[in-house]
Amino acid sequence: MTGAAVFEENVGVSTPQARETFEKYLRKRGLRVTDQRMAIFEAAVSQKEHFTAETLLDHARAVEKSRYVSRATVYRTLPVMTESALLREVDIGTGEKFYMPNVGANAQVAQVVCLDCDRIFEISAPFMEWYGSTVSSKLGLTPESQRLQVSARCNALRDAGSCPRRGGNGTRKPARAGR
Amino acid sequence: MTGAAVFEENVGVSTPQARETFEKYLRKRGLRVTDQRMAIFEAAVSQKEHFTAETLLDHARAVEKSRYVSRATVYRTLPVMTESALLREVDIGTGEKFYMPNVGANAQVAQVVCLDCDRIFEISAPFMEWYGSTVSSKLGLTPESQRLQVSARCNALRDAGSCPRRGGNGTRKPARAGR
DNA sequence: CTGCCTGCAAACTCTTTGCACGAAT
DNA sequence: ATTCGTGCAAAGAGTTTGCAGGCAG
Repeated sequence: MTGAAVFEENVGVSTPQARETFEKYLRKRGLRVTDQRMAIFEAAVSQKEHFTAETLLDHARAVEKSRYVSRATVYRTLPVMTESALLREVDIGTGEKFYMPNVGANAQVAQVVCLDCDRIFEISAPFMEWYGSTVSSKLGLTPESQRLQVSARCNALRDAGSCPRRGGNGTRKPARAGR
Repeated sequence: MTGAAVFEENVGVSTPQARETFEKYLRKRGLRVTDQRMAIFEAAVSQKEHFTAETLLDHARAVEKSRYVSRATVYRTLPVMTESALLREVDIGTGEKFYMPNVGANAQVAQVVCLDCDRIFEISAPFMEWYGSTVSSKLGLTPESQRLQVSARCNALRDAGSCPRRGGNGTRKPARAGR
């Protein structure tokens, strides 16, 4: 049931004409096109894996020719990008929220979180939508969204003592940069 | 597929012989049987709906003939009760964790969260376990747990302007009691 | 020129923790 | 008598927000 295809490498969309799309969206919503917002946008859509607000801040500050970006602005811009469906919010219950560029139609995805390497894998799970409507209607509710997450342990780590996925992402950042 | 039975009223186990069970568990783990732990235990298992640490604190303090219970002790006792499988932790991504007495074999449950009345409904979802193992094995992982949550809106509120479920639980508490 | 945006820092929420006293075994 | 548990208060972590000045339109 339900082809569970694993998206190992989720290629982040670069910034050829994507920039224009975001500019257009901002204007349509009556929001101003600022240097900071564009830098945060560029940093966000170029991510290949899940990222946090803190990581995004670092990358936004690394965007060339951009003005200084503050943490507050990142936090204020993230909702704009998720509302525009550019990003997807992924809450794995660790205190900090993760985000992921929304590539195409992978809206219905489940996450498999490796508790050993902190990695987040995404799996298409189209049946989630069906399930959501089914159970919601029984309660007189209209589904808005659904999330399915599996927490798991690494077999290789248990057997061989080391995790094959070299600390790609997920490796928790040590501290906070600018306070 | 998968009998999706809704547990409308989850009757909280009272405290006839349940107390002894917890006392026994504490001793087995080399933990001391204190007045506070027992009060928190009683407060927890008598809950009929999902509750937070803060709510539990209030109820524990209301337990007759018990010594004063501090917030810290509640936070220190919650893990003990979840490890003993007396409680189940439910994270709906709102910042605060919810807990639920574990009644019988309802380990594999999904949650439907009403975004209007903040209520949490539980639905049995046995297929979750199967799903977890299936996708985990494809990644070389061993599943530990899985969560499935549906966020939804109240039809009655949309149509009639009011939610039929009178603010049972979920109605967010105004402030914090003891500081 | 007007008002939205930004940066700064403080505030906030939930949870965890160090320490000294007090109680269970 | 030990040692673990408790209460207090402070510390944390992540995120939000009030305010004054700055930039987009």
